[in-house]
Amino acid sequence: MTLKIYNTLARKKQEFVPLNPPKVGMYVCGVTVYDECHLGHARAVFTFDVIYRYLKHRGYEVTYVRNFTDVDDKIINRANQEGVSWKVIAEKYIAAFGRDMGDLGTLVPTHEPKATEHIAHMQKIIKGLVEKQMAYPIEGDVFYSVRKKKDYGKLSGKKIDELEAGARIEIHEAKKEAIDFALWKKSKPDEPQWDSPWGPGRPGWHIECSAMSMHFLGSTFDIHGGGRDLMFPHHENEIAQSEGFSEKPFVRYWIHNGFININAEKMSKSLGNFFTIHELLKRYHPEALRLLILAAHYRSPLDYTEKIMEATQASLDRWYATLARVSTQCQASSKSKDHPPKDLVNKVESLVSAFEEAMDDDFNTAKVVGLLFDLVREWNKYLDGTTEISGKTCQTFLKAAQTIHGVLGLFGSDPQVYLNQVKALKMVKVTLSDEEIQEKINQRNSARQTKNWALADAIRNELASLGITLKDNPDGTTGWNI
RNA sequence: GGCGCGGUCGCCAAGUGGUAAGGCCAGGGUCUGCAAAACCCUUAUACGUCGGUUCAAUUCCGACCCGCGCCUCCA
Repeated sequence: MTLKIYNTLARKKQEFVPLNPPKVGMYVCGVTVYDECHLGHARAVFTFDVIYRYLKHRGYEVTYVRNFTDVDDKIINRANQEGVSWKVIAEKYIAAFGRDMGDLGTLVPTHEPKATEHIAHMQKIIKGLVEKQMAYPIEGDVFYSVRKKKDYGKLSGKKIDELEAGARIEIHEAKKEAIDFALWKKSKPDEPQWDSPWGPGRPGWHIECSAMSMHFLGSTFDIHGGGRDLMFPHHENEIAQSEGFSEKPFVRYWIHNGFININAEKMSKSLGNFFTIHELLKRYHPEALRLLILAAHYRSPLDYTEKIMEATQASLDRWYATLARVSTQCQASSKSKDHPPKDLVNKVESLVSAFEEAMDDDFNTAKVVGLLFDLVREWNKYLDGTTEISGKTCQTFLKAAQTIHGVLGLFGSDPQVYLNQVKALKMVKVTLSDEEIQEKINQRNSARQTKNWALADAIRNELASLGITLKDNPDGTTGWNI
């Protein structure tokens, strides 16, 4: 069994062969910390979180680096708007990012460097490029000379001449060529700045990732990831800088995740059509958000609508309802002689290998989701006809769910905890307290005992209008949910 | 204009050269005082259009239509 990864550089799936197995180096472009993170960021984060976990599951020793861009025009603009230092903005949103990641339950990368911690290294690379005449300083700025990199465009499939022909690139009077990009930018007096051989300034956008990735992972490393939109110019320029400097291949496998669309339009900060992670988590369970993203292939575009999100939440609720059933009945019956259907046993026993097979095919998490829900139906059918189940089969199943949970971060939470958390999220909208609801239920049950159905139904309707649904249990008790 | 991606049941979404996973919704049923919830079953012509290759195409090739992305900050 071999892991295949779609490599943007090759435009096809390729067998994954790390440079120095079992070690794997992976760098993922993080966020620019000038605002709250939105669902689009969550997709990237979840995608690479799962890739990281799966590589570890496969036995690789992964060094995972995800940076913070903490010096940038947008941060400076935001700081000016709010009348505070750029550092305040950066720190504020680094904290917000950490909070969101904690809520989302993603693993913490091996390293989370900040761009501003690597200025010296960036300068070293720029200096090297200038010495090789692959870059040139002009009036305090330093530009990369794109034409000096013979294979420029190999990642995005762009050709230099066509780029020049495109009228959308703003001509900077100091640049020799329109396509050249800034490695170092002269700073205005009130902007963040560091001393440099070219005068006080700050780094260009792309150089930081070259510096940080090579610092932690070496001149050549295995995986570099990010959103599709970063492919050009960001990643293309990273390649140019890094390879121009080191004269070695920069990255072996490039992985790019697809976008989240809102009404078939890209979700982005510039369009203003975004949902922040923080807001979304007030309404949906973090695991439902994760399922939304992992139920589609990471390279496909993914449409977000309220309807789809509700459907996702509903399906996850169903999974946990079944998982609760299985684990409860499993504990009650380890001595059971009852035999589950062969079909179910086979599917349970081959679950982990089916999971690995799907994941080996370019991290096909969507297929895994299908696998699991297929099992939900099988289990329920079986459980409907028996109270005592085979301890062996359910234990194998529960164990497999844990294994999968370890990689996807899905399907292996404590069902009761999950169900309670979802209930708590919905409770926010309910105005009655638990005690008040219970009092209503007691009143209704009194009415039911005297077969006063009209009154009983009236109370039930009253609660229903508040979003509370009742469930009369066979043993005479009444439960409620929202 | 250049480069690239995609069009699969009402909605979402895998997948394959030989008659298409899964989820949501809907309909039917079990249960119930009636419900709700839960569960089960079902959707025997869902694979953009038109050609081509093939014994066989949704799956390969070509053209076309439609949608989207990148080419400028962006996950």
